[in-house]
Amino acid sequence: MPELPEVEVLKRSLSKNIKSKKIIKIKINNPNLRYKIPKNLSKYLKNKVVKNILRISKYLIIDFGVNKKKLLIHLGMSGTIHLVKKNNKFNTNASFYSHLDLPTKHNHVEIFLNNNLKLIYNDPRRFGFFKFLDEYFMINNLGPDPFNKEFNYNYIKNYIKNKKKNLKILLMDQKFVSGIGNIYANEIIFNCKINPTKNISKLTSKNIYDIIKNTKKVLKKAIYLGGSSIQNFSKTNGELGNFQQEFMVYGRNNKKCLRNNCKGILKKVTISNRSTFFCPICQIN
DNA sequence: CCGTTAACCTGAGAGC
DNA sequence: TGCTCTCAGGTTAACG
Repeated sequence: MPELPEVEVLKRSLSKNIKSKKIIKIKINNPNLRYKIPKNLSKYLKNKVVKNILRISKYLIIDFGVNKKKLLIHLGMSGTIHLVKKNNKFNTNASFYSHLDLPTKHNHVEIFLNNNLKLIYNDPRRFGFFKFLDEYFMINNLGPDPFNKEFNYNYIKNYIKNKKKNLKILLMDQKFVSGIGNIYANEIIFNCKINPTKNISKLTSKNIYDIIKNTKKVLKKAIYLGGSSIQNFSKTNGELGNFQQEFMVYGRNNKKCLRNNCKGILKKVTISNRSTFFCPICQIN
């Protein structure tokens, strides 16, 4: 579900609302997420003060200060975090994830804070997880953040050397660049006017510069618009993300290409089991 | 090392 | 109404 922009929006909301707050109680309703929630988590979190919220790739990191283990949260495909006022159920602007009508059935973790706020982790598919950062070594296998200056021409040129895969797979490869998922890969590639099936061994210098430029552009805009909310709840509140209204290709197969003066009809193909949308007319670079 | 596939889960929507 | 089928914002172990 959440890709870099959604996690970033969430990070900013949490920073605003729970930084410097103390955790007073933890309720784990179902520990069976992708990995079992550590047994000592509740005990560990109790009375800890949230010092900082960080994002690495699609992961949220809760920092409790010097020499304290950090908590790592991944939202998988369907994880959401929302904040509610404990008593009157008033929605805070935690992010577009906040929603009063979300079924409570999948509220797997509830964290009570001393400012009368409750943080709820809801995840129907349970692909998300909670772990201590120092016990999750896969975090070390991630490529640079797309906004990091390390993500540059020479890095890409070198990374794709002797590799044979297509551009869509490359952009979603978290070892190459971390944080891009299926929606934003599709949108970025459309912006580059490159066919998603293009083999990376054939990328031109211009292609590479376009990839860098459009990756930042698309992700920045998505963050600015509060991420993408592709799930339609029965009632919406003002806190949904808005980038889904800006989709140029994602979910738009058989529809008209939105690029100026392009008469193409968007196509959908499957790449590595993920839906891939593109315009066969204008994505030809 | 590389690239591909299956598996982990629940729910929504389509088609019958 | 209900059944079956497919698909969904992700990751990773296992395989050839």
